[in-house]
Amino acid sequence: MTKKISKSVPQPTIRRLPSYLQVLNELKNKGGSYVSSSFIAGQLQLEAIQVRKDLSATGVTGQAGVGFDVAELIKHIEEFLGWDNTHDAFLIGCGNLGAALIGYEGFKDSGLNIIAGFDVDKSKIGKMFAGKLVFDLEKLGNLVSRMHINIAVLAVPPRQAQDAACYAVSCGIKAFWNFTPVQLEVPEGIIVERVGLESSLAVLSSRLKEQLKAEKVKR
Amino acid sequence: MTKKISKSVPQPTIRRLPSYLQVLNELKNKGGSYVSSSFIAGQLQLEAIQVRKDLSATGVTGQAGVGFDVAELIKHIEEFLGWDNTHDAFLIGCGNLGAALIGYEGFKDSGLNIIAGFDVDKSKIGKMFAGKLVFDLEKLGNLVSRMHINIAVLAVPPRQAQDAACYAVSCGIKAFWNFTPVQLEVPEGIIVERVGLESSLAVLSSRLKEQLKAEKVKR
DNA sequence: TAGATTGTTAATCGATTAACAATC
DNA sequence: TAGATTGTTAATCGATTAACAATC
Repeated sequence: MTKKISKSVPQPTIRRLPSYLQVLNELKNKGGSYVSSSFIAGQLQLEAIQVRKDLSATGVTGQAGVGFDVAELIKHIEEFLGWDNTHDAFLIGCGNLGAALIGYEGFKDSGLNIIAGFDVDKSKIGKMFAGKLVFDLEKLGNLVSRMHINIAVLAVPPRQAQDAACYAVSCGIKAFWNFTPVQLEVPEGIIVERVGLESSLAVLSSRLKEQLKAEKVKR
Repeated sequence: MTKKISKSVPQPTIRRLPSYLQVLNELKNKGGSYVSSSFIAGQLQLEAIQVRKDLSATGVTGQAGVGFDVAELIKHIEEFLGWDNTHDAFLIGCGNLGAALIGYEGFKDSGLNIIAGFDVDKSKIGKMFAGKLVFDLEKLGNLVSRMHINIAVLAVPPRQAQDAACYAVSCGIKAFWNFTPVQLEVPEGIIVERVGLESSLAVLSSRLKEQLKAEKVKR
């Protein structure tokens, strides 16, 4: 019988962890050494109890009456997320969005390091984007196995997304960070995390619509 | 006594609506005229009952035994989200990410049209990005009032995010689509929707970590 | 009519919030 | 000790899922 080590941590909790890290790092830079859950909560407009629940879900403990050790907490959360050791990744698709992603330094803090780009467009192959070389997509398999890369950042045009994903899987890619709007179909065991820009935009739009309606009523 | 017109639609529902639109549009292009909730669900790996609940939350009704009229459903959802009439927006910050956003055609389907960029970098001002002109940030107030723009897409470096937001509010901006990692502080009534790339990456990381651990155990 | 599918009402599940004893 | 803060257990809230009558 396998012991289930822990009820898996709720996704909402996982999604909040990076924002905690952000607050903690800022605090650390300012020289703070202890934080309370209520401080973190205040910074992020959350409730202290939620912060405590989230933190405890990852398995850290604080000190009653004192709070959490900032440095230790950062280390713990990063470990929990797997952000403590950097994952190298390949970028597939070096168009507008791809260029932005490959040049974005911020991912380093999240343990993601895009080390090269791939494209089918001959005019891009061999060029450098933000100091990173663009290879012919045909070389993907070769480089995946040689460099032991698991993660692909997918930023191709929607039409090509599914084909590119299939091909990448055949090359040995294990996880996709999918920036296309396409729902990828992948074999069991392959991880896909889609960045839903439209979801976010939908929330914005509907809130704005409500707001504008409310203002109209007032007048 | 004010009649509360409707319990506000749950955010998870709003976030799923764009994916329904995607399926519907694809279907429409193929000439389909009716869909069932179970078809949509199948395409997106959801449950039919959830699709029905979501749709009914927006106020559409289908036909028992038949399904939903595709064209009508598209129109309805777009209306619900406010995607039926395009919102013009300004981009603030024309770096890597900004350049990608200003050039991304896909937002048009979501009712967002970025019509110009703004930056403080003199070397960018006056240049065109994807056919759109970059203005000096100082001109923002002038152009916001002249063109009646409500929305700013914020893609400046983190350090400058809060200042830029304050300035934009003073210029008349009502809603921010915030691509920076910063928690913006804004006056009451100003809308901020943050795109949490790190949240998404956190989910990917933790899933990958689990997966790799599971594989290790098996071997 | 028979089969398919909606939409409502109720049941379940999971996440958030509250209360409070334990502890530094 | 007094004040602050954690972490657990229980209560509440909201979203998802199930069941099924209504209807095309």
